[in-house]
Order: sequence, then C-alpha cells, then structure tokens
Amino acid sequence: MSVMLQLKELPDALILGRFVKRYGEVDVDAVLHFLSILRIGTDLSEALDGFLARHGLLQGRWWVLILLMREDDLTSTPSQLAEKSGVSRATMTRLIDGLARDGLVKRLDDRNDGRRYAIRLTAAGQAKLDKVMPDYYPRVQRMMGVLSAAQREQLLQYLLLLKEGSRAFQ
Amino acid sequence: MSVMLQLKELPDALILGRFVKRYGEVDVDAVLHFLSILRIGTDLSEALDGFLARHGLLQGRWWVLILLMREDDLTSTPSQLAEKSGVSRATMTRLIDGLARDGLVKRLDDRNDGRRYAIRLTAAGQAKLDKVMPDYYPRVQRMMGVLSAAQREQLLQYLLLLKEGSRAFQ
DNA sequence: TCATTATAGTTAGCTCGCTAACCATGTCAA
DNA sequence: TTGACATGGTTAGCGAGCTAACTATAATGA
Repeated sequence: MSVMLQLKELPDALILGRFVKRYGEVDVDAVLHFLSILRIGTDLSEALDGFLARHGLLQGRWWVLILLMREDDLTSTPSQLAEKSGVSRATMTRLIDGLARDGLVKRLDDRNDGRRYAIRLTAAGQAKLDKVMPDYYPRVQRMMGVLSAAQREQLLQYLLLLKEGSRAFQ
Repeated sequence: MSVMLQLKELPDALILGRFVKRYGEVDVDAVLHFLSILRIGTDLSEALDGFLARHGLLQGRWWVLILLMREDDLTSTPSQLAEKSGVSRATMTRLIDGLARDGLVKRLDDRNDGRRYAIRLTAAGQAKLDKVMPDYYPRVQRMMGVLSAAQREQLLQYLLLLKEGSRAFQ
C-alpha cells in the first residue's frame, strides 16, 4: 500500500517557471500531468475508502474478506492473504487482529503444522460482505458508466503504458 | 491521504462469476477496470515514493519542502502548508517535526502572534531539493514520454470524467 | 539423530494518515 | 475590561503501511 499526497495546490506554470530557472529545462506539461494523474488516483481511492468506511471497513480489511470469500472453504492463511493483497505479513497480522476482534474472521489452529493458522470467514464476515457488495457493485457500475467501453479500454491502455514508463524512477 | 491496496490478485472473470451468482447482475468489466485503475495509480505513486526514498524523503516531506521553496521568503505556516498539501494540521505538525529534526526546515517564533510559528526552508532543505529536483524532472519527462501530448490530454480527460463519476460512491 | 536451515507468524518500532480533545493566544462585543 | 468565542498549533490515540528482529515449529542432511 502506498500513501499518496492529495496535492490540493498543484504548481501553476508561473511557479514551475521559477523552478525551471533554478533547475534548468523542464517539460512543465509533463510534470503537471503526472501530478494530476497521481492526485486523481488518490481521489478515486478515497472515494472508495469513504464508501467502505460507512460500512465500518477500509480497503485492507475489505479485501481480506473478499479473498476469503473467494475460497471454496472460506479459509486461507495469513501469508497467502498477505501475498494476494500485496501487503507485508506484519501488516496482515494486524489486519487479521482487527477483523478477528470484530468477529468477521476466526483464527483456527492447524493440527498438522504448529506454525500455521487458518483464517476463516465467519458468518458475521459473510453477512458484512452481503451488505457491502450489493451496495458496491451498482456504484462501480454507475461510476464507470461515465466512460464507454471503448474509452475505458483506451484509458487502461494509457495507464499501462505509464506504468511501463514509471521504470524511469528506478 | 489515502491508503490504496495493491491488489496483486485481481479477481478473474470466473471468480467474479461466483460473486455475481450471490449478488446478482454485475458489470464484471466495470469492476475489473476500476480495480485495475486503482492498482496502477498505486503503482505510479509507489514508483515516486521509491525514488524519493532514495533521497531520504517521502511524498509528504518532499511536498512541504517544495511548497516552502515556492514562497519568496522560503517561509510559510503549518496551517497554510497543511491546507496546500491537503493533510490535517495534526499530520503537518508531525511532518514538520521530522523535517525540523533532520534540519531541513526551522520553526521561527512569530513575535506579533504568540500562537503562530513560521516554518522556513533551511539551507540544508534547499540543498536537499537541489539534489532531488534535477533528478526528478528528467525522470518525469522520460516517464510521460511514453504518451504523446494528445494522449496525455486524453488520459487526463478520462480520469477527470471518472473522478466526476466517483460521486457514485457518496 | 541432531544441528542447521527454512518457514509461519508475531512483535517492536518507525512513518504518516486521521479525528477529537486540549492549550495557548487573540479578538470582539456587551 | 472581561467573558465568550475563534484561531493556531500540539497532543493523544487509532489505523494501516513498512522493515527488522524474534519465537516456534518443521524439514533437511551430514
């Protein structure tokens, strides 16, 4: 996970001009576009967070519930969950702590391997998803509806290209 | 600021199908596109973070330095900085704590108003920017270079539309 | 077999978000 | 002029990210 600044005040061309004077030739448009893209990414993520928060969740916890529901036996392990949601095992430990405290998941001992735990979605966890998801899907649909299928495809193409380009920061 | 899951494992159409069975009609493409867009936003942000981290900064601290450098007297106040970077005053207090500890900014008493402090960019802070920015600008340029000016414009258009659409989550 | 290595998970300590509560200090109006 | 309100900033406490260090258990192989 990452933190992304909201950047309420993007630099205007004048200010960037002063920076150019100090730092030499700069593609002002490229910088402004880049910052705008980051900011909108944050905005979208925050829109989702705000929605989930109304259901007492945040992206991390919500995603864990979804990953569990995907499993046939509603069960997984902390390290698998960490891997699949792209967070560290330490972070997953604490996400699970919170979810277990709220009764949405349960830790189950593995009798074959004393190191492992299984994490199972509880009835309460399933009930939570059953409240969130039927609210979530139509909203995503409504949101994405502002773009045609072709436009969405195009957008994704461009973003994937940018992602390739972001190797420039390596 | 927001937290954005990396979602290493997006749902495939099959899994989404099972969710559809439980939750009814869902525009699978819309959901996949939405999650992909969020994920790429995170990826881009993390690329920037990784770059800044190599200079001992993160987006929050870096942005404060930039905001200060924009000022004619290299000086601002915590609440202005908070406002402009879109974080709470509490968060700004701690960003400033860190920057002051590292000697990149300095707190100056305001003799007219005992409540205020001024925050000034120090020589070390300016030196830090003088190392980071000449490394940053060419990389942004290289990254954005994967898209033509027209494509960038189009991309931004689409994202702005999506941002409008994200009111669906309200 | 038993010492070494690998794996699963947690804990500790850091960053950087947030809100709410809390000090100061200033301001304003009765 | 002084009591009430407003403002600027910090503190406290929480969430969720990280890395590094640690514990416990399992697996391996000399």
